[in-house]
Amino acid sequence: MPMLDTVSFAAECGACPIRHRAVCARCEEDELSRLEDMKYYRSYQAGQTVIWSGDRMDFVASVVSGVATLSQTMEDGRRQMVGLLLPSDFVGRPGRASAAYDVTAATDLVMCCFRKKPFEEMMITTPHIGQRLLEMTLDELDSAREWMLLLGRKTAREKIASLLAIIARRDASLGLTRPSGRIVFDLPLTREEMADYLGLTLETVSRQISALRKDGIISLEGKRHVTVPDFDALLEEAGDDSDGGMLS
Amino acid sequence: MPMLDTVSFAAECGACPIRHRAVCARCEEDELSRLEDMKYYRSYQAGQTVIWSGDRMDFVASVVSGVATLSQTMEDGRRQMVGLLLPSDFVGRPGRASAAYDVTAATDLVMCCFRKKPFEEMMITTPHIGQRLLEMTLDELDSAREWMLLLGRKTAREKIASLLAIIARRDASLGLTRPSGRIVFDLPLTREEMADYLGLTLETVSRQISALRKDGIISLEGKRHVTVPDFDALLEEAGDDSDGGMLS
DNA sequence: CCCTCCGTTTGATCTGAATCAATGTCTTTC
DNA sequence: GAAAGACATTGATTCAGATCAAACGGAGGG
Repeated sequence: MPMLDTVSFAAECGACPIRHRAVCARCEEDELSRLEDMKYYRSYQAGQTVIWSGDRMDFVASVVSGVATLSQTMEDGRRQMVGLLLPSDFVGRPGRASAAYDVTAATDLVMCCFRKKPFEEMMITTPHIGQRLLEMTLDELDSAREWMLLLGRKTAREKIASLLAIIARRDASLGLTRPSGRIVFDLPLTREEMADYLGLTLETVSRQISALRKDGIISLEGKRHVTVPDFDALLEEAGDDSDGGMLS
Repeated sequence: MPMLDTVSFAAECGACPIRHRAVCARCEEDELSRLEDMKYYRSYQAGQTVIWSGDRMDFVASVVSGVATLSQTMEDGRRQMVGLLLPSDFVGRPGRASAAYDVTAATDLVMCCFRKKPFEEMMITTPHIGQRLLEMTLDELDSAREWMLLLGRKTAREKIASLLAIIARRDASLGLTRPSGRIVFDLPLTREEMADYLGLTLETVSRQISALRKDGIISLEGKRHVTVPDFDALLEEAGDDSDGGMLS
């Protein structure tokens, strides 16, 4: 399979902002315009639920702007986030009728949606859509596995540092440039959401953030605005042995 | 995308045993025989390393028999398994030059391999291979996310019960029949490997297995042979709210 | 048969994060 | 600009699982 680095899945979604501008040289024009006809947008406010696990889901979608979360909940209320969806990320599984996870807007959110049935038909006639989707799914699987290491083996402090590093990297839209030095960004998650992502309690999240602040690894302005004076020092705290998934 | 339920990926691998016997009605004969020419087998003994993370990996493969594990290790030695590969599971990522994880044979293992280059070329000319691979990858992503819930939020006892349930289901080759009542199987993992999978220490694994035995949820013959008198009772201990991924 | 090795079990103690409980600080609303 | 409510911090205490330590049991070898 060829690398399609310059063609984001969202390329199919011609008019969307952000990463949706790339043009796929390979796809036939009429297919592209069919996709263009199929798409529609939905907006959600911060905190709103996009879909509940188990609900019928007759669309697939791509995040245009904002941050959404995927989470699972046990009967007794214990919750675990299993995905953080940032612009250009894909939601929904072709071939599945109902949602497997709760999808929630962490910030104000815009998604570009496609009805599932015609999208699935199009996947058959236009193979490179499926190829791109496979690549994105493999990337997500790698992220999930990196997250398994975090959940199973990292300390609370390492977990927080790792999450900050991930958000910093993606929020800053740094692309393939390896970040270093001073980085500034906003947290799109509350302490509780961070806790649900990291397998911690919100109190522990708060304490560890305070500890990182006290140690000069980060500084905070308000609750959400974070400055990292030395990104490599943060990575050190995260216990990552590699660059954390910048390479493919 | 159509459901290809009856066509396992390994269908492309005509002569392999076990689940490799299914025939894909859709693929052109000549493509199938090209795949047949490409394939070769490799065997490993229990405990042998198939490939180290970072090593050059010029093949993709499918497990024919036995159990393999995928794991990640931090510099200080903390290890986390991120995948359990059972017969028909796929290893390797098209488009990636080096292995991202350590792959180890947990039991004696046979894999059916394809050189990556021709395999990737074939993926382009024979789209349904890619479609099948996408479906398998999405299944793995779901398993990984279920595992994230386990690692982040379950207690040690629930973790053990969940792992036993997963092994029981797959080891017993129960297909889509929902198991219940008495189930007997062998553990393919040592206590330490179980610990690395569950984000626990081997001592905790041992203690919790003893506790489940004392409570009559399981009984053991030797260290490896497990009897579950009531599978539903085991699921109860696992804290699963659903059937744990039997549905698609 | 005894010895050694490796995986396992069990016991004693410690500790990192959870839990329980105030208190603090924004933001919104009237 | 006071009141309410949501979110966050900090402190005191508890507890599940880690760590440290010892003993057990079966398989293979001499």
